[in-house]
Amino acid sequence: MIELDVVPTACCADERPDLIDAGRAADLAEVFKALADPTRVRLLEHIARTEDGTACACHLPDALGISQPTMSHHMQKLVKAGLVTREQRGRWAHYTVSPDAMAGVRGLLDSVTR
Amino acid sequence: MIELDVVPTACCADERPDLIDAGRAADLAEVFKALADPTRVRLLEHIARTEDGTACACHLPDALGISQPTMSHHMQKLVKAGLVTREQRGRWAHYTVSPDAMAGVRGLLDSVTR
DNA sequence: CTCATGTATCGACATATGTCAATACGAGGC
DNA sequence: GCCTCGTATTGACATATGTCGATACATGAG
Repeated sequence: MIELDVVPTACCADERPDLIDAGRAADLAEVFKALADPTRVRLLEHIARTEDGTACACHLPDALGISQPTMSHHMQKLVKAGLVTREQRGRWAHYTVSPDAMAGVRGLLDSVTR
Repeated sequence: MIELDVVPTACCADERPDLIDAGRAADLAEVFKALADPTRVRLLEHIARTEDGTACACHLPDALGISQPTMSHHMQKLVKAGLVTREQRGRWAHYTVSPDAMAGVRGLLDSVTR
């Protein structure tokens, strides 16, 4: 294959795919933002690894070495991003992974690693 | 399948997968943090969509409606996270997607959507 | 050499985020 | 009813982040 020399007086901008929709990018960014913290990454993967994708939170502050209000703050972030759903069972809160939430992430991943 | 009733005086904590390694979570969080902004999501996908996964940046500030220093700031973040690499060609900077950088993201994605 | 172009850096500003102590609230046992 | 347990919320604090104007720097043309 012949590789053309770069024309020194112009950038290689012949190929310019359109930028993706700002709204869709904002949605994706919300999901990424929800996982832009090591504690929340560990929380999501912990829940995902259970047999049925559901876990309660009561033991997690100690396991993670964080305070209970911080724990609550992080879980709220994951719920708000749609990554998990919350169910109150008696006095305990149970969280379940929402598999669909990362569909957009998979789309981006496929683009990047095609 | 018989579904056992939840014991009202205890949480469903019989199954407790180990939390993933804090170091690995921190690495993943860095990648997610790099994409926790709509502008950077658009930038990465734009570059990924080119024929050879390479694009220059000169036209992007206008296309994105942001200033040139902001553009430079965002590209630096993507480079620092290892998502793209930068090559100077004359006066132009060209960016190339690093497909391997999102391997950890794919691992998490597979966990969440199994 | 000067000048133009493209990009990086600095500094300032406003906003966002992670943390925890204190406290409020709801469920459940007695 | 009171008390305990588990969780949510508030407020304060420190740090992180996105923005742009001004400026510095490198490349390239003349």
